[in-house]
Parts: sequence; C-alpha cells; structure tokens
Amino acid sequence: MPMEKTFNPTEAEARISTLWTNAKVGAAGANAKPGPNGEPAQAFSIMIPPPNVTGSLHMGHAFNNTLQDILIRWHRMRGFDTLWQVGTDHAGIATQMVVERELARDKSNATRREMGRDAFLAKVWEWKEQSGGTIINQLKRLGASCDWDREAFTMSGNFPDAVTKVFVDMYTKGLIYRGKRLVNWDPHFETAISDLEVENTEVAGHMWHFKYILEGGQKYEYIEKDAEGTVTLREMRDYISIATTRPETMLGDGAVAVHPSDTRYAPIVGKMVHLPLCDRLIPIITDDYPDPTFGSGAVKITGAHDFNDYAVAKRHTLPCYRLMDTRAQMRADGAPYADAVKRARDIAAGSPTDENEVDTLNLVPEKYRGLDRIAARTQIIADINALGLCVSTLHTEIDPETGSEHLTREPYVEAKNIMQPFGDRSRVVIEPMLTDQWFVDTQKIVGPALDAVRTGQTRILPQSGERTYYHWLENIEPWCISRQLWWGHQIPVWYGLDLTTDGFSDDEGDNALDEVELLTILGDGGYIDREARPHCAADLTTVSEAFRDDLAPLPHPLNTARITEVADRATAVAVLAQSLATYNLTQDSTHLTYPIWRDPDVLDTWFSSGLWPIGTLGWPDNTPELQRYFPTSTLITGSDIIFFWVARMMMMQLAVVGQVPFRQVYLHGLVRDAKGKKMSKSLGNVVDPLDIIDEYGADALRFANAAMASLGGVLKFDKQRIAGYRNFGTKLWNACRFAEMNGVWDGHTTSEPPHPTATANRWIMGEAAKTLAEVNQALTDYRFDTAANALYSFVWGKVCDWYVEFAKPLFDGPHAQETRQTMAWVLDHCMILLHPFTPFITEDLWPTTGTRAKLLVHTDWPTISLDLIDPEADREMAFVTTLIDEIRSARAQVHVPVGLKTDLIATALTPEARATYTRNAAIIHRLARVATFTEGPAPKGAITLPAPGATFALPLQGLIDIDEEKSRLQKTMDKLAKEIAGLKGRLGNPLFAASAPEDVVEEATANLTAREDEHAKLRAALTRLADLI
RNA sequence: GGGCGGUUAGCUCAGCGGUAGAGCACUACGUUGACAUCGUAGUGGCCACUGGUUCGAUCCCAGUACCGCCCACCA
Repeated sequence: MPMEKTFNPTEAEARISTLWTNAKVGAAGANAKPGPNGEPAQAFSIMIPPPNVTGSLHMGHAFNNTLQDILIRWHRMRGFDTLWQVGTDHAGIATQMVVERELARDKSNATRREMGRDAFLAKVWEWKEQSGGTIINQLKRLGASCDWDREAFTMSGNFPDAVTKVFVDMYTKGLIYRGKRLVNWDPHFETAISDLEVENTEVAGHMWHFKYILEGGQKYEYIEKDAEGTVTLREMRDYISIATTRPETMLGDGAVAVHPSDTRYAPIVGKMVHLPLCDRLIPIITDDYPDPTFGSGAVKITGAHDFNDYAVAKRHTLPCYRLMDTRAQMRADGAPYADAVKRARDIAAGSPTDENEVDTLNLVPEKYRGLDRIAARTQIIADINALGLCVSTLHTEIDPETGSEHLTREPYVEAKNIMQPFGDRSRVVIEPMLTDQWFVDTQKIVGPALDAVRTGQTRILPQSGERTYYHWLENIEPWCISRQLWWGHQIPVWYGLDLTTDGFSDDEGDNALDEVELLTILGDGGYIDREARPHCAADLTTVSEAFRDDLAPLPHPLNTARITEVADRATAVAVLAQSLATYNLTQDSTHLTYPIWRDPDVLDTWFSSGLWPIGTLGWPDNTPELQRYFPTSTLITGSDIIFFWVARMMMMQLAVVGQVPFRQVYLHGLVRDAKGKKMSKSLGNVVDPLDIIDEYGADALRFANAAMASLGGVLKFDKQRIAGYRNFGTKLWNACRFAEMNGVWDGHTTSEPPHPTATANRWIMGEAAKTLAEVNQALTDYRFDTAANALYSFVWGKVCDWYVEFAKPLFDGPHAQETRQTMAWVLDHCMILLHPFTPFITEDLWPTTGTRAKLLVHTDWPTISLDLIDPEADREMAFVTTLIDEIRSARAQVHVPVGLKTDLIATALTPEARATYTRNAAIIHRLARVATFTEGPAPKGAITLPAPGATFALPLQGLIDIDEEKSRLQKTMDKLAKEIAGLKGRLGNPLFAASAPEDVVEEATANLTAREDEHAKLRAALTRLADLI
C-alpha cells in the first residue's frame, strides 16, 4: 500500500501510543545492553518532577517532559539501563481545596469540618481514584516513555513510611524541632505556610500616623535638624508620633522603638507612653531596626503580627500578644478585656509569665472582638481620631447657606504602595501569626547541600542557577514544615499529659480535676501538669513503649497504666480525669488509662516531595532499583522551584542517605505566550498543549520545545513555530515517500553502511556522520536547541534540498543501486536520530520503510564513525552546489524563465575541475537547467560565473538585460572589494602578522587570493559586457 | 535595597575575539519525476549607547540607558 501524502498524527499517535504501552517500551532497563565483557549497562535515571495529582498538563509540563523524554529515549537507544520514574504528588493544599470545592457544589453535602477528618480523607481518596490520574494519561499523549508500571504517589505504597522514617530520624538527630514562632498564616485554609508559598505583591495601601501620649503629662522638646545640623523645627510635645499601615495591630503593641542615634527622642527613651484605646502603658525603647530617616523614626512594636517587630520583641523580651484567630478575625476568646489587660499590666510590671500564658491573653477590647481585621481597622482609626490622637489635617468648610466657616479634623492618610503578602494558592492576604509549629533546622543540614554543588558532585545548568542556589542556601531560614491540614502525612509525634509535676491543668489554665482528689489517688509526689515530653516514632507501639518508660518511675499504679491513643488533647484530659476518678472509686488498677494523642498537623507537601528520589525507589528498603538508579542522573525542572524542591531534595537526600539525589540539574524558564506574557486564566492567553497536539501533532510540539530550549532564555510560545515543525515532519515523511516510489525500500532491512562510489552518496553519508556527532555533542551539553537545529538543517537542508534532488538523475544511471542503498541508509538515520525528538512519526515510518527487527524506540543509536566524512566528496559537492546556486541566482536575476533550459560554457577549466564537472554533469544539468555543456570562449552577451579552478559562462544573448547584468556584477564586485580591502588592511598591518596565530594569517591570505581571483574574473566579464554596447 | 540575566534582521532567537546566522514574516517567480504543510531567487543588521584592553571587539573589561526575573523590604 503506497504511503499517504502526509502523516496523520491523530490516527498514528493513538495507535503507536498503545503499541508502546503494550510493549512496555519504557520499562526500567528496557533495551539495556551489557558491556563487551558482560558488565551491566550503565544506568541513566530521571525522576519526573511529580505533577500535582490535581493537575492537568500545561505548556510547562509539555516542555519539561519533552526534554526528559529526549534524554531518556536517547540513552535507551544507546543501550543505557534507563529509568524514567513517573508519579504524582499529593499536593496537600491544592487537593484539599479541590475536594472541598467539589463537596460544596452540592449544598446537601457536609462540609469538611462537619464530616470530620477520617470521613473527609475517605472523600479525598475517592476523588483521587476517580480523577487523580488525568495528567498521567496526558503525558502519554505527549509521547513520554516513562516506566508506567512504576507510577508512584506520595501518599501510597512505601512513600508514607519513608516520609515518617525521615521525620523520626531527623527528629531524633535534633534536626526537627517544635516551637512557638511567628509564621505565615493563611486565613483561608487556616494553616501555616512556608516563606516560599507567600507571594509579595505591591498594592495600594495607606499609612496612618498616631500620637502616643507620654505618661503623666510629661513634655519634652522635640528638635528636628536638617543635614547641615540647622534646626528646622523646635516644639514642646507630650507625645511620640508613630506611623503604621496596620492600625488594628496597635492593640498588641509591646513598645515603641526608636533608633539609638536618634537625638529627637533621646529625652524620652525609657519613658512610658499610653497606648490609645488600651488602658496600657508601653515603653519607648531603642533598637537598630527603626530607620530614623523614615516616617517619624518611631516604630510601634507588635511582636505577634509583624516579622520585624517579632525580632525586636525577642531582643527586648517584650510580650507578643496575639490579636487574631485562625481566620484572621479579631480574637473573641478568653477572659474579658478588663481581666486580660490587668494581667498584661502585671506582666509589664515584672510578674513572671511564659509564652503560653501570653498567648491565652486576649488584649482585644470587647468592642472589636470578632470583627474582621479590616473592619476593626476602620473602627480603631475612627476611635483614635475621636480621641484626637490621629495626626490629622484640618479642613476649612464653608457652609453654603450661612457662609460661616468651620474646621473639620480628618485623619491624615498617606497613600502608599505597600508590599502585601498573598497565599500562592488561596490568594488571600497572609497574616504573620504566632503559633506552635514544626521546623526543620535547615542551618544544620544546609552545609552538605552547598558543598555538593561547590565541589561539582551536582552541577546546575545554566550556571547562573548555581549562584542563585548558593545565595538562598547561604541565607536559609528555618523551614516551617507543619500544616494545619488533613490531607498529607500526619506528623508522627504523640503527646501525653505530665503526671510528674505540680498541678493538673490543660494549657488553657483550666483545672480539669480537683487537685485534692488527685493527691488522694496518687499519693505524695504524683501530680499532673500540662503536656509531658512528646514522643516521636514511626508507629504507635514504639510510641507507647516510650511513654511506658516515662511512666515507669511513677508510683504504682500509674506506672502500669494502660496506654491508649485518643483523638486529641481535650479527649485526653477527659479520659485521664475519668480514668483517675474511676480508679479512685473502684481501686482497680487495671482500669487506669493513660491517654496519648497524635499531633493533628500534616507535613508540608515539599517535605515529602523532597524525598521523591529515594522514596520512589523503595527506600528505606535497599531495593535493587535504589542500588541501580540512585543517585539519579539528571533532574529537569523549572527554575521557579529551585528553592521549593531542588534545594530541599539536595538537603534532604544528603541528610538522610548521605548522597546527592542527582548529578545534573537542568533548569528552564517558564513557558510564556508569544508576547512573553505569563500564561494565565485571567489574561485568557493560556494555550492547552492538548489542543496543540490535536492541531499539529505531538511531534511538532515536541520538536518546537526542543528547539526553544536554549539555556537561560525566556520561552515564548509561538504557534507559527509549531506549524513550521509540523511541516518539517511532513518533509521527512515525503522524502520517505519519494524513496518508496523509487524502490529504495524494496527488501530493505536495517543494514550495514553501504560503500557507494558516487560522490553525492559518499558526501551525504559524511553529512550524516557529522550530524550524528553534532547531535551527540549537543545532547551531552544539554543543548536541545542545537541538536534540534542540527537535525532540521540536515534533514531539510541537506537530505531533502540536495540529496533527494541528486538522487533523481542517479536513479537513471549506473549508480542506481548504490544510491537506493545509500538513500535507505540515510533516511534510516534520519528516523533514528529524530526519534527522541519526534517519536511518533519516526516510529510510524520505521516498519513502513523496511523489515525491522525491533521497534524504533529500541533500535540502537548509531555509532557511525567520522571516517565516513570524505573531504574529497565534500569539496566536490561544494563545487557542484555552489555552481548550481550561482547559475540559478544569475538566471533569476536576469529573469530567465524558469522553464527555459540554457547552455553552459566553460571558458576556463583546470583538468581537476573538468573531472569534477564531468562526474557530476547529470546533477548539474538537471538542477541548474543546463541544456548543453561545451568548452570554449564566451560569446558576447554572456553571464560570467567564477568557480574554483574554472570560469563558466551562460550565453544569454538576447535574453539578458545588459544593464541589469552589469549592476549584478558590480554589486558582487563591490562586496568582494570590501572584503578584499578588509583582508588587505589586516595582512598589511605588520602587527597582525606578528601577533595573530598562524592559521588565522594563512586563512586570511588564502581568502584574499580567492577573492582577488574572483574579482578579476568578474572585472573581465564586466569589460566584455562593455564591449557589447 | 540586594542578587541574576537580557538588549543581534520586521518578529522569535542562535553565535561570543578574526568584521554576522537560522526559523518565521515579507517580495518576485513557479504544478520541474516526494512534499504548495512545497520549490527557486531575493529584500532586510553602524550586533543598545559611551569609553577601555587588543594587531583586530557583536564577542573581553568599565560605565550609561532601557527591559526582564528572583529575593528582601520602610513601620
């Protein structure tokens, strides 16, 4: 059956995809070739950056996975033992969001909180089973040759165990700790998030100025000076002026800070000021943080709601009063304001406290409790203004009726752009929030990750990525890894209640059990107080043993209490109380229960994806895959996640198994639209790769991706370019079709290289060898663009433009058979070399064009030698193609009709040139449309064409326009003259000869001779032309 | 504010010490034994600017301008 005119991607891609899947072509180790002495094949492995399980394929994925597939296919064909590990990430926040949204579509559904943790998680799993695998199938449409049977998921298989083990190990080594810290809090998801999940965006904001009045009506002289020290303002003040963009946080202020060098406030440092609306006094302190040149130079310090303030508060041991709840509304919990503020005053006066107690104090006055922070802000500004404590402006208003003037006072509001933090998923404003969280002590594990790149154990491309990597790691902050979510790896830490110290109370300070009762039960020395030492272990049994050890020193019967896991702290308190009470009554020691509960938080998704390289290979078991494929070879990923993922994988793998996770990192930019804009739904410029595949085929998209992949560039997506590469596929297809029509494939099997004698055949084989070497080198250097361009110019520019044309006359001559063999060999190589880039069309052509032993995907990558390059053939073909080009060009410029064949006369010819011409006469005549060839003098009115060792003439008397030909000659001569002048100038400079390398001088000399020769020939032609008139 | 990059043909980008390349677009011609998703020929660039190093600079160095990206941030 003859080939169709074009490749049909839609039909072929589905068919071939199935073929590959069924044949498991991407299975780990498929097509691996042992070495000559039976040693195992070298391993080459890539971990796919796991897409979110909620995700669907976008342009970035398409780009990223194309590059991975090219490397994998290339290595697999070369006989490496390859693994491309595929899988998805559970994506804590994103997935929880998707499932919650799904649930909310039907109002009759229970919400997440209503249904509770277990039921909700069941829903998530249900969703995952139904809709979670979309992107995996989309990857298949792209032609990705992953090992599909090894598909991993961060919440399945051994992965959760691996995550737990790492947590436990790191906890045991002191690399993970828990603490009350200021963290980024997402009020929508009601969870902490890491610094990296916060996007700072500039928004229009406002700044207000408040006056905090000095205690006891004190006054001081406020003096402002300019840069020369001249006094510009001098007045008596009873206040200090502070500026803020967050007025509502003033309720929690712990101090006002000024710079120690700021002479304006020197008189009042250490004095107390009244905090408006709050019935509290706070001190004026000095710290390096305030910038004396900004605002008033005085900063209110709200430790619980600002990162800078928090640092100041820590330095000065100021209490950090939390003002908001998990939804970022003003707190409505705890004791009445009067009680709370009384206690706060005591603390300020020196009463001992701790951060847990401070956290219980709600310093939000009743009036603002429960308000959203923005509503509270408006109210607070109004209230402070009413007290006359806003720096304000006075407006003169004229009553239109009476004409009388009166003054109004309005708070002075400075319009100001401020950077506001937004959650990268929730898009709501992030609040700094003081909460208990888990942290990785990154300082302790960052060293090996830095060293590994510094010493080149892991290399990063482009190299600028290394500097970015160093910069971040050298300034790394603790990593907050706990999330107040449900979907994820729950932290393997359990808590119990402390029975060994004074008082039995929960951390709210409520006594849950009468102490007298307790003493009666437990006897002297047995007490219950707050939380006991938590225990971290992979499983409940181990944890129970740890608690049992803790209980052991306690008096009977507590030391034998039955350890039971309960849901949460509140339950534990109730259960323990109940248990003790029951024991008291029955005196039955076997019924004493010691309840423990698990930390409800889950781990940051990046904590688990940070373990992707070892986790997917079966760690902590020392599996054969782990031994073979780890450390992995190359990581290809977007430069946007260098911190999120790359740096963390480096730190984690080095901390856990002491090895780098990968040898090479290739970072690429974001795929943008044709104008360079970020693709986004709101802009409506999102291009769906599946639409592109439908329209142009996966191969076109892939080839375009490869061709765009220059190091460090911005990736602008252009549909026209895709169309161009679709055309490229058609070109290859039709070259094969041409071959088919000429019997090239008859009886063809993948063969040994032929040994042709015709120059064109020898030449094209050399070109193939050059291309192979270029592609190999380019892929070794991760220059996908160079490789793609080399293939494009070989297949289109050499094979199709020239070789196929050369073959046409050769098929009619004595070299017909060897030309068929050569063409088959050349086109085979086109298919093979293109296969990693355009796998579908080449796999489809492969069996059509010969009897093949294997699928193309498993066909050996050629190892042809550069010896195939035949310099003599190269020189000869250069002569031929240049001559053809010149004849065509000359004809076109003097408007010789395309259909008209013309005669060609050689006016001068060296024996060598004559031989060359004769050998290729058929080709030249056909492609340059030559009717007859003779040697002899040029007739009048001919066009002169110089060539190495020859001068040709096209007798076109009557056909050519003399003036046009003269201007053509003149133009070429001008160009030559310019070059000659340049070369002469250089060669004439004695310093050039002295300093330039020999080969450069030689080349320049040779060039000069050739140009001068050409110029002379053209001058002669011009003279002859002049004779004509 | 700190860091990293970019500025080359109308557009998108390669090149990076020996005086400039590709694809697309554009113009003219064209059913020549595969391909109009094509062919042939052509137009188009003081390689951002200013200095320096060099026999020689688009390429190296310094500065300037503009454009990106990342990080931090003035209450």
